[in-house]
Amino acid sequence: MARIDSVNKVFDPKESEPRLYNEWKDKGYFKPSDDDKKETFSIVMPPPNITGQLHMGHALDNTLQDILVRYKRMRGYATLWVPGTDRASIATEAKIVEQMRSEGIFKEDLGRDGFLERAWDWKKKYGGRIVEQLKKIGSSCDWDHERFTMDEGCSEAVKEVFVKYYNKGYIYRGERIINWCPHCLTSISNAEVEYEDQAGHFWHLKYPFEDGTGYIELATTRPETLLGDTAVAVNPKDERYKDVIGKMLVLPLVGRKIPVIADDYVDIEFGTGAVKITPAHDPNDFEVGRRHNLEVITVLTEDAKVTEDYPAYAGMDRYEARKAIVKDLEEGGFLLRTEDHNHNVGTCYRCGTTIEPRVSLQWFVKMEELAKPAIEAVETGKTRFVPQRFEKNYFNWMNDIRDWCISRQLWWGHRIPAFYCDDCGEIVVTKDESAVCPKCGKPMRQDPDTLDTWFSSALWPFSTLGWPEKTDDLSRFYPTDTLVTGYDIITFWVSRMMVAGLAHMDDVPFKDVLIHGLVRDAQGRKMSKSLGNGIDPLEIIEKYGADALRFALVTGNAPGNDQRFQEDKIELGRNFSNKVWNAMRFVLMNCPDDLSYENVDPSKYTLEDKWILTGLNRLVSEVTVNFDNYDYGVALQKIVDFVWDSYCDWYIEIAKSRLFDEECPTRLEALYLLNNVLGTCMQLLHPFMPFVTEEVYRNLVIDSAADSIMISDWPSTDKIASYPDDEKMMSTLMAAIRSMRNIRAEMNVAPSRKAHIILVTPSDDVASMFTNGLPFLERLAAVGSMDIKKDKEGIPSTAVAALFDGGEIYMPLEDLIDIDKELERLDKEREKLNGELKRLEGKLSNENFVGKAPAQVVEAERQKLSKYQEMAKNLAERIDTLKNI
RNA sequence: GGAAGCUUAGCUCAGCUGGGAGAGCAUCUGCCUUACAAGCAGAGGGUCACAGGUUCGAGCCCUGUAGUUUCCACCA
Repeated sequence: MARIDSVNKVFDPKESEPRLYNEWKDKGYFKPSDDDKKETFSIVMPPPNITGQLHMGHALDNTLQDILVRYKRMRGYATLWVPGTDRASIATEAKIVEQMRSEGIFKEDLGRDGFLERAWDWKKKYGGRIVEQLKKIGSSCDWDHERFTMDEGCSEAVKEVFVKYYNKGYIYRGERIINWCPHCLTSISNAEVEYEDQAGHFWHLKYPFEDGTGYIELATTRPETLLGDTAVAVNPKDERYKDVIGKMLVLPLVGRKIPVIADDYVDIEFGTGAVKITPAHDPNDFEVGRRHNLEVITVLTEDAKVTEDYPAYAGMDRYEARKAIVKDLEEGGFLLRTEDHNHNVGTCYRCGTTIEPRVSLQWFVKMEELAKPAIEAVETGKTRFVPQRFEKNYFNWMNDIRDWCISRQLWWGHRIPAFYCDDCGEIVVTKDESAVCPKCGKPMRQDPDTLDTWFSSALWPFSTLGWPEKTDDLSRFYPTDTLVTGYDIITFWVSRMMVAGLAHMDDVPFKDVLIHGLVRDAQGRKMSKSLGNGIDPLEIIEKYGADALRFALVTGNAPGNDQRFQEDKIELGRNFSNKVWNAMRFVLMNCPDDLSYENVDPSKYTLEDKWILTGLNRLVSEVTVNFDNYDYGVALQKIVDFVWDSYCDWYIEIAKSRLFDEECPTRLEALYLLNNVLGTCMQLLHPFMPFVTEEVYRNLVIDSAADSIMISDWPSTDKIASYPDDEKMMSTLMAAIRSMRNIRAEMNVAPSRKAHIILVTPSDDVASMFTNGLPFLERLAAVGSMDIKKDKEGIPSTAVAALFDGGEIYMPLEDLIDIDKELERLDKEREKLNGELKRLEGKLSNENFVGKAPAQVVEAERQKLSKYQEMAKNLAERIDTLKNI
C-alpha cells in the first residue's frame, strides 16, 4: 500500500503549481515541436501593457488561450503561443511623468534621451512583473519567443511599414482638426475617444447685427468657444433667415465682425436654426469653415487655457473661462436664457479628461482603401468571428472608417521616420536615421512625434515572427490560427491587424477570432480602479490555486457573453479539484505496488464496466466537438458531470465491493478501469485545470502513460469500447436504485437498516442483473437480501413498492408502513405517471405527428408509452391491493 | 438616431443543427457509509419577459411590444 503513502491528503496548489510550471518550462514542453511533418498551430498573445498588473480580463483571456493551446498540443500540432508585452505609450508615459513629478522633475528637465532612459528602466522593472503573473495562471507560452512592441525587431517592422505606406500614398501629413487630450498633451485617434453623457446647459445667446437691426438668437453648450467664432451659419432653405445671409454680426464680448453664412449642415428644426461657427474648436465647424474659407482662430492653448490674445480671460482654463464669459454675457445683456441639457462629451480613454478638438499638423493613415480587403476577408469567411455576431461590430467600424491620426506628441514610442530639412523644407521618409537632405545636402531633423501604440500593435501577428526578415517562423506560423481577445478592442486592434496583415503579408493575420466578454463584479458592474471593485486574480490564486480560478472563469459561460465573478464559483472549482484528488487517493489506496495490467481481460468486464466505458466514449467524442467549436463552458460542464456523478458517485461506489474482496475474479479489471478512466478524464480536463490533472495523471497507474499529461495524446474514441445495450440495462438498474433510495428517504429508514427486497420482473435479464449486482446493492440501496419473482403473488401487504422501468421492487417494512400514507404516496406517483401517459397518448394519436415526425422519434415515443403503461398497470394493481386490506 | 445582446428555479447562469425544462449556490430532510462534510443520499421550487406567427411539435425559428445592457453616430 505504499503508493498512497507518497501522496498528500489534500492537493496543495501553492506547492505544486510553481514546481510543475518550472518543470514543464525546463523540459521545453511549451515550445513547438521541430517536426516538420506535424501540422502547426499558432496564436499570438494580446500583449498586456507594461504598466499593468494582471487583472481578471487578462486572466480570462490567457486562460482561454491556454485551454486552446494545450488542447491543440495534445492533438498533435506543433503549437506555438507567442507571448509579449506592449509599450502602451500614453499610459506608460503618463505614469512615468507622474512618478517624476513626485520627485519634482519635469520631462523637459531630463530631455528626450534622459526621459527615454527612465522609460526603459521602467520597462525593465515592470515589464517583467506582468510576465511573472502570466506564468502564475499557467500560461503555456513559448517564452523564448517573448517579444516587446518596442524591441528591435518590432521597431524595424514599424519603420518598414511606415515607409511602405508613405511611398504608396497611404500615409500623409496634414493640418486637420483632431482630438486633443489637454491632460496627456497629445493628439489621439477617433477610436481612443470615449463618449459619455454629461449634464450640461444650453446657453441661449443673442448676436446683434452690425447695423443695429436686431439680432440672431442661437444656443451653445460651450460659450467659451465664442472667442473663436468666425461666423454664424443658417440653413440656406430656412425662410426665417433668407434675408440676413451675408449680413455681418458683432461677436459679443470680442467685437469681431462675423458673417451670417448659409450651409446645409444646419438643421432647420433644431433650436433656433442658427449655429455659431468655431472652426478651431469643433470638428463640424471646422468643415463648415473649410467650405466657406473662414478664418481658424485658436483660442485655447495645449492645456486648454485661454490664449494671451484675450486678456480678459487669458490663462483661465476652459471651465473657468466658461463661467466668466457667461457672467459677462449676462451682464452685457447677451444671455437670453439658460436651460439644462445633457450632451455627449468626448473623453480620453486613458485619463478621462474631456477632449478638446484642436487644429494641428499631424500624420494620418488613409484607411478607406486599405480597409476594403479586410472587409472582404471577413465577408468571404477567410477570417471568422466566434461568435459570429461580432462580425457586425467589425463591419460597422470598417465600413464607416475615417482616416487614422497616428502621430502622438509623446516621447515614449516609435519615433516617426520622417525627416525635415529646415533649410529648404524638404521632407524625407526613410528608415535611415542619419538622413541628409537630397536637395541641399544639409543634415535633417527627425519628426519629434511618436506613433500611436496601436500602429505597432497592428503588426503583432507578423512582427513577432521576425518580419520584415523572411524567417522560418514566419513561413511556418503565419497566418496564425486563432486570436483570442475581448470585444472591447475589436475596433482598436483586431480591425487594424486585419488591415496590416493583408497589406504587408498579403494574407489574413488569423483564421478565427474568438471573442470573449468582460469579467464584471458580483453586482454586474465593470471592474474598475475608480470603483475599487476589482478582484485581484493573484489573490485568488494565492487562496484557491490557479486551477480553481481557471475553472471559475470558464464554467457556465457562453462565448462572447459577459460574466459576473462570484466567489462561490471559485469554491466550486476548488471543491472539484479536491474531489478529483480524493478519487485518485481512493484508487491508489487499493492499488497493489506490483500492479500490472498484463492479465487484464476485457471479456471479463462487468455491466458497470461496460457502462462507464460507454459513457467515457461519448464524453470524449462530445467534448472533442465542443473544443473544436470553442464551447469550453459546455465541455467543462460535461467533464465535471461525468467525473463527479458517473465516475465518483456511481462507478467508484459500485467498484468498492469488488476491490474490498481480494478474491474477486474481476478485481484487476476494476483496478484497470478505475485508473485509466480517471486518467482519460484528467486528459480531457487538463486544458482547464493543468496542475491538478498533471499530479493525478502521474500518480495513477495508467496504461502506456506519457511522461507528462501535457504531452500525452488527446483521448480517441477508437480506443474506448462502447456497449450501448449494457448502458441501457445499467440505467434501468440505476433507476431502480434511485427509486429505492427515494422511498427510504421519504420513509426515514436509516441506511443501517438493511432491507429485504422482492423483485418482481418479467425479464430474465433484469433478474440476473440484480443477482449479479447484489454485492453492491447493499452499499448503494441498503439491500440486505433479495427474492426474485415473475409475478406478485404473495407480496406482503406491509411492503412498499418502488417502481422502475424494468419491474417493481417490494420492500416489506412491517413496523413502518402506514397504509394511508403509502396510498397517498402511490397516488402522487400515479398522478405523475398519468400526466406523462396523457401527453404521450395525445401525441401518438395525432395523425400529423405520426405521419410527419421522423420515424425514430415516433418509435421512441411508442416505447416510452408502453413502458409507462406497464408501470401504470402495476401501480394500479398495488393501489387496489392496499385498498382491499 | 442606427446596431447588437440579454430577459429560463429565490440568486448566478448553461441549454449544440427545433423532439420529454438543466447545473451550481441558497432552502428543506436524513446521513461523520473505512476517497472526499470542500462530502453522500433525497426533496421542494420554473405559463423559459409578453403578444402573435411558422411547424405534427417552439426555451430554441419569424414578426411585434416592454424592460435592461452595450457598441456605433458631429446634431449646435
